Amino acid sequence: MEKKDHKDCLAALVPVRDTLDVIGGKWRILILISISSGNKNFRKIERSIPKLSTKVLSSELKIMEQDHLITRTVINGFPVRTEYTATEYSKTLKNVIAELHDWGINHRKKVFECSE
Amino acid sequence: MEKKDHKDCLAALVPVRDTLDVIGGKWRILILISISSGNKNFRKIERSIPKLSTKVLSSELKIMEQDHLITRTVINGFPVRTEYTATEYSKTLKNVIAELHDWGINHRKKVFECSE
DNA sequence: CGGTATCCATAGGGATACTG
DNA sequence: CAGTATCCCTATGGATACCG
Repeated sequence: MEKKDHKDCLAALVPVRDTLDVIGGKWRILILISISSGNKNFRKIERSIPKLSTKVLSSELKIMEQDHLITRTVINGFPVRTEYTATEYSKTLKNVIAELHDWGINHRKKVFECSE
Repeated sequence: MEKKDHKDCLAALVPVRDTLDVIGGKWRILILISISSGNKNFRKIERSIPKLSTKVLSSELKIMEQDHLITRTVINGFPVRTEYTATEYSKTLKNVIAELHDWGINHRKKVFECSE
């Protein structure tokens, strides 16, 4: 947040935007938490998150797989099952999520305290 | 990222979503950085950020003011000037932005290295 | 179960023009 | 300069139905 010239600003911004592109969507963190909590299959994840439609879940899962946040495994059998798991890589988001979480807590306090 | 039951998950998620609602938009961090860098008036901010339209800037600035991230000051004179400044409060986002930034850097590396 | 396909409504964003 | 207002268009998301 120090003074910087414009080029530095843009340079500083790109990685932040990259991260937000990965986790900033409306559903991604919710889905990640759901999966990390043990919901491994499509319907369970869907049901665990209010207002989340199959279409959106489907597309978000694909993106998250591309981003190496989750793994999709098809298990042959009767019936065929599909399992989603959080990758080790997704755990590198721990600090990020912790900061987002803490700031959110404080912000909520702030908003309630001073409504000026 | 540990195992949690569903209620805990949702509870953990709310503050994260709160934070993302504040800074997760497409433009807000860009605008905040621009202002923090010394761009104080509307046109300067607008010009400093490629692809940002007046309409969007206008609405984002209002929201950011409500969220106490920036301050808007009208300075009477000829012509009337308006000054936007980053609040002290916005500086509490320092750690959040640092984490987002660092993760973004690493993620970009990861994406380049293993394109599997 | 694990999705895809389709239809449709709505919001958000670009371009432009205009006000004070 | 500092925005608002308008028009218009596209992308996103909900609802529903359907396939393997």
